Amino acid sequence: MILPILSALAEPTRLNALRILSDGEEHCVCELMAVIGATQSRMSRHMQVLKQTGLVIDRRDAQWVRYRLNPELPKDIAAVLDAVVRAARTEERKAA
Amino acid sequence: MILPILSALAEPTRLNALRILSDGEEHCVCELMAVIGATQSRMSRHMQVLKQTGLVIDRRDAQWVRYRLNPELPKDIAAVLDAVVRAARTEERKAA
DNA sequence: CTCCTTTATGCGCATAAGCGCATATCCGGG
DNA sequence: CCCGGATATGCGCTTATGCGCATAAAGGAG
Repeated sequence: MILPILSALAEPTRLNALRILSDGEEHCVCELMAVIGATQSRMSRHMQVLKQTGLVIDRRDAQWVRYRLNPELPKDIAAVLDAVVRAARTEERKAA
Repeated sequence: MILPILSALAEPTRLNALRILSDGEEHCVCELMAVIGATQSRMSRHMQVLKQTGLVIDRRDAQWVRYRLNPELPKDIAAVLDAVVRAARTEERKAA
């Protein structure tokens, strides 16, 4: 199932979200959309995609939904995610 | 430029081609299309995409065009490619 | 029960992506 | 010069993808 995961990664909003989530903490949709600068429906839908691929998991907390990286990712997939996030960060540094 | 690379990887024919090319050897289009089971135009176009992202380079050799992995990939990108190919291989083993 | 905040989703639209078919191009051989 | 194998590309079609807008659903506060 590597292909759906690559598709999930190959979209700027989603990659951005994963970059943020890769701090290991939980983040609600409202925070992600604020930081990324996305509309609400757009952010929500992208998080659904990430959830369906198994890359992230969510948790209801009052009126918020907290997302975080799936801690039980298969090793191969985790390695891909890690390499991708690293590359995204490197790229960001060069831009700055 | 990680996003175009992820897009390039997120397509079965291209991922398959990269899996084959990851042996480090040169492979012509005719070989790739035969092994993968793709039509000629399809294979050719996908190789163009891979070439344009910089993942592979090509070389004219008589009437053939030999493709191989770009040996000068940035480290971050090479790490991503490596992780992805590994994951693809692992998946293939499970299927068998 | 009502209101407000947060999140999800139905809908229609615009664009991108992949495909096959036919054709052009490149190259070596005769 | 002509032919045949290998590769690239123009074209039109079909489907997938991302978006905004409006609305629904969920949950706390008063």
